[in-house]
Amino acid sequence: MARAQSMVPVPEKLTAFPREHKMARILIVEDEPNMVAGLRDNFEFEGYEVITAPDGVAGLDRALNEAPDLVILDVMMPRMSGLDVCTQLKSKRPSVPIIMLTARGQEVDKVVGLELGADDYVTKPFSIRELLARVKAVLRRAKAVPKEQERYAFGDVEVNLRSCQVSRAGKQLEFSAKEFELLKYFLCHPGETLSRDRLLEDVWGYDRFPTTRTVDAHIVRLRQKLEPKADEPRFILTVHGTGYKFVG
Amino acid sequence: MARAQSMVPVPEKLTAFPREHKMARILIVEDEPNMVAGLRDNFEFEGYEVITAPDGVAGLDRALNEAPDLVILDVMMPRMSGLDVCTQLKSKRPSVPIIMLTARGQEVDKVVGLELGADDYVTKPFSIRELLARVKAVLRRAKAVPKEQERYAFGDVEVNLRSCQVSRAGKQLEFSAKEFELLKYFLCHPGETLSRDRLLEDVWGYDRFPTTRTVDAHIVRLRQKLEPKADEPRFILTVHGTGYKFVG
DNA sequence: ACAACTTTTTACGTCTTTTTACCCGTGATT
DNA sequence: AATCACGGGTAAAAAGACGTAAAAAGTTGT
Repeated sequence: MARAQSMVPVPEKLTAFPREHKMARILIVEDEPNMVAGLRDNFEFEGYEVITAPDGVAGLDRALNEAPDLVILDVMMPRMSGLDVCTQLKSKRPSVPIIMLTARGQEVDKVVGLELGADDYVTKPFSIRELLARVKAVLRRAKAVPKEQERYAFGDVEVNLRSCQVSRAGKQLEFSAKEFELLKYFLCHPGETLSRDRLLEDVWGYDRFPTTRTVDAHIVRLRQKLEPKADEPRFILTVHGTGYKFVG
Repeated sequence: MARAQSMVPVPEKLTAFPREHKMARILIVEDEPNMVAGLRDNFEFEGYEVITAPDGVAGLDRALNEAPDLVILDVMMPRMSGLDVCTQLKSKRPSVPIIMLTARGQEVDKVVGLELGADDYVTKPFSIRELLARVKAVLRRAKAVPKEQERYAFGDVEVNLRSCQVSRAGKQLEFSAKEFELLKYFLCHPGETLSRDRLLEDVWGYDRFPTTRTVDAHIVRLRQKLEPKADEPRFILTVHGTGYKFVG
C-alpha cells in the first residue's frame, strides 16, 4: 500500500529537522512491505530512526529489546494481532507510546485498541502527514515533564521546565532554546560530572557533530546569566580535563 | 523574622506530596529573605507551589506572567509598594486573589488595601498557621466562583472571552474564528512559552494537520491587530527556536 | 456557481543563534 | 620553574529560524 506515501508528494521542504535532544527511534510493525517502505522513507526523512518488524511476534520482540521511543502497530498482522502485541507490550513496558493502524470499518478495534492502552490510532487509508503529526504529538506528550520534576531552584534562580521560564531574584531571564536545553540537562543530572562528549550526544543529539568547544561557548553564556560572579562559578563548575558539573 | 519558620518543623526533603488535582501556585512578594524562606518552607510543606519576588516591580511582573492562583503581598517593599502592585494587578487580573501583609500600626493600610481590591490582610507578626488558614479560605472562595476568567486586559486592549469581542482603545476589532481561538489560548497561558506544535495541537485541534508555519502567519495577524508596533511586539513575543509567549 | 472571506502554503529577505577559529591565561605535570 | 594541555573570551562565519506578503486552497453565504 504505497497509497499513504503518494498522498503527499514526498519531499516538501528541507526546512531543518526540529532540534530535539535526540531524534526518536520508531518501531514500525506492519506486514505490508510497500507500506513499510513508504513509512520508513517518510519518517527517516523527518529525521527519525526507524526499525521495523513484519509481524506481531517479531514486533513484540524488537519492542522489548531495542527500546523504541514509539511503536506504530498495525492491527491486522500474521502470527500475532496488533491488539495482542499492544496488550503484552503495555504490560511489560507501560510507558512506551503506541499508535495503532486500523483499517476503515474496524471501528470496534479502535475502541478496543485504546482500551488496551494504545495512545492513539489512525485509520487506513491515512495521509502520511496526519500520521507524522500524531507521532509528533504523542512523543511530545510522552516527553512532557512530569509535574514533580518541573521546577528547580538554586541560589536566587528559579527554573520552570514546563513553561521554559528562568528567573533570577524574581526577574525573568531570556534563554535561547539551546541554552535552556543545556540548563535542563544539568538540572536533571545534579552533581554528576558530565563530559563534553556526553553533553554533545545528549543535548545536541547523536546526528550532529559540532566541536566540543561549542559546549564551552554555551557554558559561558549560562554562567553569565546564572552565576553571581561569572568568573567564580558556584553552580556550573569546571572539572578540569573532564567536563562540567552542576551543583545546586 | 525567622519566627514563622520555627513554628512548623521544616521538612528535609519535599519529595512526595499528597497529590491533589492541582495544587495552587502561590506568589510571595516580600523583600525580607528570612521571611520568604520561612513562608516558602511552610507553603511547600503544605503542598503548594511557591514562586517569589523580592520587590514590587518583580512581583507584578511574575504575577502577570506566571499565573499564580494567589498572591501574598507585603505592603512595605522597595521599588513599588504593595498597594500599588495591588491596584495594578487587580486592574489586569481582576480574579487573582490577593492577601496583604501589613505591619502592626499600619491600620490605615489595611483599609486602603481592602479598598484597592485585596481579598484579605494579615498583620505582622502573625502565626504561620493563621496565614495558612486564610490562604486556604481565600482559595476556597475563589474556587467556589466557577473559574475561567472571562475578561482580560493588556495595554489598551480588552478581550471578552464569553462574547468573543476584542476592543482596542475602546474600538471594536474584527477577529476571525482561528485568530480568536489563538488569542484565547495565549490569554489562558500567560508567560508560558508555547511551541508551534503545542499550539497546533491545542488550538487547531486533533484532526487537522497544517504546517507549523501556519502558526506564524496567524501570529502576524494577531500582532497587526493588537500590538502598538507590529514589528516590535510587546505582548506576543517570539521565543527564538521554541515558539511564542504572551505577556500581559 | 459565484463572490467574499478565511485559512494555509509558499517564497524570500532579515535577523538571531550557534558554531568555529584564534589567542590568551591558568592549572596540571615533570 | 618550565612546559603543555585545557578552558575562557571574543569576534566573525555559518546555520537556522522568523516575519511578511502574496498566492493558493478551502469555506460560507447568496
